[in-house]
Amino acid sequence: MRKISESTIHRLSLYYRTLVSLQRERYITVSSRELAKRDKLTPAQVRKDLSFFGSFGTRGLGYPVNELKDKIASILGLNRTWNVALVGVGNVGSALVSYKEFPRQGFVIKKIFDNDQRKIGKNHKGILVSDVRNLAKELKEDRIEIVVLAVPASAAQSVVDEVVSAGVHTILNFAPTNLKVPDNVVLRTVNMAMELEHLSFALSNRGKIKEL
Amino acid sequence: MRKISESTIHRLSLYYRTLVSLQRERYITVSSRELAKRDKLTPAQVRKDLSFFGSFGTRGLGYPVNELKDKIASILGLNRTWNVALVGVGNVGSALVSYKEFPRQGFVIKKIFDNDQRKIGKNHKGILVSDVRNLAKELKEDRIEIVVLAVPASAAQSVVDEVVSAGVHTILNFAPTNLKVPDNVVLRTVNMAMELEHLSFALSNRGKIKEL
DNA sequence: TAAAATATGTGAAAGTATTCACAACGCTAT
DNA sequence: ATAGCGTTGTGAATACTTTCACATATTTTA
Ligand SMILES: NC(=O)c1ccc[n+]([C@@H]2O[C@H](COP(=O)([O-])OP(=O)(O)OC[C@H]3O[C@@H](n4cnc5c(N)ncnc54)[C@H](O)[C@@H]3O)[C@@H](O)[C@H]2O)c1
Ligand SMILES: NC(=O)c1ccc[n+]([C@@H]2O[C@H](COP(=O)([O-])OP(=O)(O)OC[C@H]3O[C@@H](n4cnc5c(N)ncnc54)[C@H](O)[C@@H]3O)[C@@H](O)[C@H]2O)c1
Repeated sequence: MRKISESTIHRLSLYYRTLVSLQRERYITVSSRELAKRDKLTPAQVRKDLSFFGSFGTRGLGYPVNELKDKIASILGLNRTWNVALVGVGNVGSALVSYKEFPRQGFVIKKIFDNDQRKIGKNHKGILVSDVRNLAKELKEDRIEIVVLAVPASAAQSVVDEVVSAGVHTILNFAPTNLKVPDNVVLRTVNMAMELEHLSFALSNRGKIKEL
Repeated sequence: MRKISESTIHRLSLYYRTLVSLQRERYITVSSRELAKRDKLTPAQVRKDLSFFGSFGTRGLGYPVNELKDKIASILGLNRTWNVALVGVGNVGSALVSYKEFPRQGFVIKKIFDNDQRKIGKNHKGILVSDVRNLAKELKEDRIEIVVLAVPASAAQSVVDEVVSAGVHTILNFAPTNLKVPDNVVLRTVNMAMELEHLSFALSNRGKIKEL
């Protein structure tokens, strides 16, 4: 397979959601034109993205909604479940644990960890909070594949090191800090302050720039 | 000013954070080489990004840390405060309201709204929860500039319409849904499921692709 | 004061991503 | 059957982004 760009992966996620909607609306087939319209893209972009993975459409007709949805699910790895662990059961962590869409998409939170004695051992939305000191051991035992990090920035690097040493190399991080990981580890950081900064940039530069 | 790309804005946010660290570490000046190293970029990229906004460095020496930080703050609109309102005080909304980094960066949550009678009128982390039926009126009264949306996907479009009609055209959305807004509205959507999908794509395609 | 070292700022080159444009194909109607 | 329409799949063209490479400026060393 040739290299797929970040943007293409991002758009596949968009297509996936749109196809779920189309399915609910009882569409049987959909054209690149309609897909593009719903996701504010161009039809050529949609076709090009899909063409990287094969040819799923029928000329004159479009793409079969169910099939294409399944195909994209399989490309994105959504045709199975993933064992997820969460570290840090604070404001963000609690929200994530109770979010029902994740398991529905195949991301099942199997274990949650904290270092606060008051939280450890307590039930949190049906999951027992484990002591973070047992992190590496339990990540291995439960065959965890993805770790979500919702600890304070100051604790993030040491937790990441532990996670990596336990052999988990796929991490979603909510702490607003630059983490060092080996090359074979896939780390994504969600930084909400940076999202707001995009907005304040846009507000500050209204009119000064051509377009955002 | 010429058009600035999304990626450049994103990197300015990175530089800003790195400069804050450098300031704490008592750096007086910093080279594009050091900035690049800390943010995993190339020195040329750093210099090019900054060059869009002026020339802030000294040849042979580098960039003055304090000055460059202030300059980037001003470019990103972080040299002032912004009036923010939050709609939807559930799991995500509560986390955001209690997050102390936002006000520290100038994003001050002035009003919070919900449609749940049990929440309206109650104090939530020092802010009274308003009835969403008064949304437009109160957004105007409080000169709200940015709205953060943390309502269920099903309610998001109608809230957005109301927000836009109240004249607020800068929105950060956490609902996983495609929202329609007029061209002059800047809308960013944070979709955590899509972040996880990037990870599952990476996991599913290990070895098949050259690089992620 | 001059030479050496360092590091910026920026056109030009290289590399990516997006859009164009059209041949190829399959459906529909007659 | 066949004409006509609609839509894909894809090379080629265009647009955008990143990296290169070097002239230029400043500091440091001697
Ligand atoms: N609250 C928000 O809205 C928000 C927004 C953006 C980013 N963030 C970031 O997300 C992260 C979590 O934020 P939060 O508001 O949930 O913080 P929080 O303080 O509510 O929760 C952090 C949790 O991590 C636990 N913890 C601390 N050190 C730990 C360790 N070494 N191992 C395991 N657990 C540990 C704490 O006991 C606590 O339960 C932070 O990095 C924060 O900067 C939060
Ligand atoms: N919880 C998570 O971890 C998580 C993760 C990703 C995305 N999201 C998304 O973020 C959004 C909020 O999630 P949540 O978990 O906080 O949900 P939630 O149900 O806990 O909170 C939603 C809040 O919005 C209020 N609300 C509903 N309709 C409203 C309306 N018309 N006007 C004003 N308020 C209204 C509800 O009363 C409730 O307080 C959802 O769209 C969800 O899909 C949540």
